[in-house]
Amino acid sequence: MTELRPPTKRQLQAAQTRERMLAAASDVFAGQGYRGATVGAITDAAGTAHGTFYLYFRNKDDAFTQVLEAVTAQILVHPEIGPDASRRARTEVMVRSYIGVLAAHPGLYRALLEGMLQSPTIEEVWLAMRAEFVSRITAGIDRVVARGEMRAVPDSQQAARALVSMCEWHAFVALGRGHVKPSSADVEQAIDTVSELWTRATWGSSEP
Amino acid sequence: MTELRPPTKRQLQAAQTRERMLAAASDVFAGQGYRGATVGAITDAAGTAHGTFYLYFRNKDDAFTQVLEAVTAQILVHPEIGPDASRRARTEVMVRSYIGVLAAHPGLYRALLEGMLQSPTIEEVWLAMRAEFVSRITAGIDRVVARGEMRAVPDSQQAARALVSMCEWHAFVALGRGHVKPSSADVEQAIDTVSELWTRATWGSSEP
Amino acid sequence: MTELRPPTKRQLQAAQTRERMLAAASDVFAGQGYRGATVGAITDAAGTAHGTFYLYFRNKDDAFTQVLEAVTAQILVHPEIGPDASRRARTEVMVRSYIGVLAAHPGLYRALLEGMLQSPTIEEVWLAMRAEFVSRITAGIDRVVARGEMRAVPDSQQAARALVSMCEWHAFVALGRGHVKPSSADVEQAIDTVSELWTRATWGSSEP
Amino acid sequence: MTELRPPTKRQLQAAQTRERMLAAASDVFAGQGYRGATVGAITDAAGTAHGTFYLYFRNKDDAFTQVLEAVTAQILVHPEIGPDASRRARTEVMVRSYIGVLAAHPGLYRALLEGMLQSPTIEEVWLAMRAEFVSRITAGIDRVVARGEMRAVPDSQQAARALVSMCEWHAFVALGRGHVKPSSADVEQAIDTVSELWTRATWGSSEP
DNA sequence: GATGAATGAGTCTTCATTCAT
DNA sequence: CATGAATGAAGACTCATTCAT
Repeated sequence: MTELRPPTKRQLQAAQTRERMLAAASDVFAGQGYRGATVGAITDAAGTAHGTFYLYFRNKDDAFTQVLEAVTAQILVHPEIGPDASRRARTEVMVRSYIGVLAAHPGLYRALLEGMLQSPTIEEVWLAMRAEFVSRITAGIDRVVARGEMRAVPDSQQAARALVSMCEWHAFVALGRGHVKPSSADVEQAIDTVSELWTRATWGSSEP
Repeated sequence: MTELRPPTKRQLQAAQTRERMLAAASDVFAGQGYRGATVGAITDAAGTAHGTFYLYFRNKDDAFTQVLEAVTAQILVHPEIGPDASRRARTEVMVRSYIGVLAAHPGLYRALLEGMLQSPTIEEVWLAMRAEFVSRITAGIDRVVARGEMRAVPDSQQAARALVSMCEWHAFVALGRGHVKPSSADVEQAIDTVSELWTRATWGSSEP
Repeated sequence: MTELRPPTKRQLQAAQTRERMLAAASDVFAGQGYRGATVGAITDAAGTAHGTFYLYFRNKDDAFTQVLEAVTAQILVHPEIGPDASRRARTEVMVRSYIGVLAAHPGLYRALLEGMLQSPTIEEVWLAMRAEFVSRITAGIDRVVARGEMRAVPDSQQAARALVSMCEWHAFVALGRGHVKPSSADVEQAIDTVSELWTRATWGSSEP
Repeated sequence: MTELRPPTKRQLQAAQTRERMLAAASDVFAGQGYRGATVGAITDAAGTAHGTFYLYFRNKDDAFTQVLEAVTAQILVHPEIGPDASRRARTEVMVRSYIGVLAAHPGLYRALLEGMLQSPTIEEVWLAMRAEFVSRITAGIDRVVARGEMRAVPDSQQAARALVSMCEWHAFVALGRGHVKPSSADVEQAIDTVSELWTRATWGSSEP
């Protein structure tokens, strides 16, 4: 099934078109929001004909999904944390990786929230992305509890969900709700606030 | 200048129409979402002519704002808390009053989130509602810190915002995101989870 | 049939209301144009209920007609002209009386043009008003021709119509087309231009 | 960059659609007036879907502007005049070219007047069209005055404007105000009347 | 004489999607 | 692979007029 022959000229061009279209879609979704992004605006930005859009995307939702997939890959890249770092430092690394990505793409994040409220498809995509993160946090909590470092919570998954909620919604609200590119000072403050509360909520204090 | 005479028959009828219209708007916004709610659907539900809508609302945003105002009055009703209740209990009362209202109007809550992402007007309404709540929490934190019961946070307002964010976003996500009326068990669990984390985050532990 | 009894209190109040309503209508038509003037705006300006409008006017056209009648009475007031005045002076008096009224009510004049293009009723009103003026000019031309002061024109009525057209349309176009209150310098210039051409067109020269 | 290839079948079809749409717009504007012309009526007349209208026009004003541009091109085609023609003859040629076009499109002319009172955009279009004509007349007057054939007027541009006003407004009023296609006798009479007065107003007499 | 609540027809404009070329 | 013309459903808002009170 795998194409072993070298890509033809047409295939190369097609790949290029796809890339242009995806980049254009990303820009337009980020700039205009989920609803505000029109197929016409995307093809204009990509420099293609209107109909070409449907060569690469099944529909608007599909395009947005593809855009999101490209971006969210970054969230899941867990940074290395030294095992002897303080509780607070470990938490902060994780929070930073999450909020950092959101802050880097404020328009897209807003569009994502808009899209998830607008379209069941996007809602599923969002839930799936989130589930990944939540399960990782849940596992983390379980581990910490097992080690006896943290007092047990009634339901570690619920706790993880609540903590993630704090992280994502506070980031959204406090960082301009997608209207502006947040200043790095604001980002730092958000990371600090969330990290501190998160640390206290799990260990009861910031120190080991 | 105040009209002391009893309302005339026509005034009564008009008041009735307004009520029907407001109820219809509430139902339609809750059922169809912010975007999905059309003026036509609302007047159909109210059993009036299309134009009658504009007799009572300036436009769609105004209608939604009025619907929200009727509901949000409830959030701000602070329940009485015994001063000798445990930290956890005091927190829970507050969280319950917030999540309880959201859970009672899942469709409207979802519509509110949708609306705030869709219309600057609604965004302002939402921010204003929230600001009220946030400032109350901020004052609470300041008080507790002053009393020496809680270790200081870098910025009590940011902390309050983050905690409120956890509350509202977790409630939304965990309680079905407006698709269904959450079961009371789910509501209890959400209240429990958030209260516990909130308590730990502020006092470091659930016990006084 | 004639009411001999003194007007009752109600009749007096009604007359007052009529006056307020008519003044309000005049203001609103002048300010908003024929289409832009809404019944609601007029009753608001008059300080009456919406329905009261229909107590005094059959409909919008009727209101506008009544407004116009009040104003146009002025145009037909022919000023006295000394019989020994120069041809140019005599012409100018007439032109001034016409353009002067138009310039005094720029908004209404614009509304009149708008209305005559919008509603057959108003068109008739306008034609009737104009006919009065045209017939007077026609008679004037005939008289002058009969006296041998002016070379005959093929059709004196057509000539009168054409001259009146110049007068009204130039006044409208040159004096801001109803957007602004024309400066008196502009009005003088318009009167001068039209008077001069009119004089030349009828006598061939400005001097007797 | 110019496409030298022959138009493809689709381009031909599109051109045809555009033509149908433009013709339909012209008909509907002429028949229903500026306000009365609805997008629906135009697309019905053109036999296309509603949305197709916006493929060829930005909006109603744009459509009307395009319709006007097609027609007004004709006004500006100056006919050849023998230099030895009489003053009256030379004037008549010019007047005929103006009134002739108006008389050929009575409905559109009426719609234009309506439109200019209704929409600032159309007012500008009309002013621009007129300015062209006025400046030509102004130049003509200046030339004649310079040659000593005509007694100077205070302001040649104002004079030109007044004469053009006579021409256009008399034509409109005398030729049925767009309600009917004027008979050629009426057109001739209007041309005759205006030409005669214009000639007398500029030269003082019809003969050189 | 006055009120003002109610009506409902009327219109422009946007945009995701299709499909013949 | 790419084009772009065409579709048509959907929706907010205005306003003259009526009529029960």
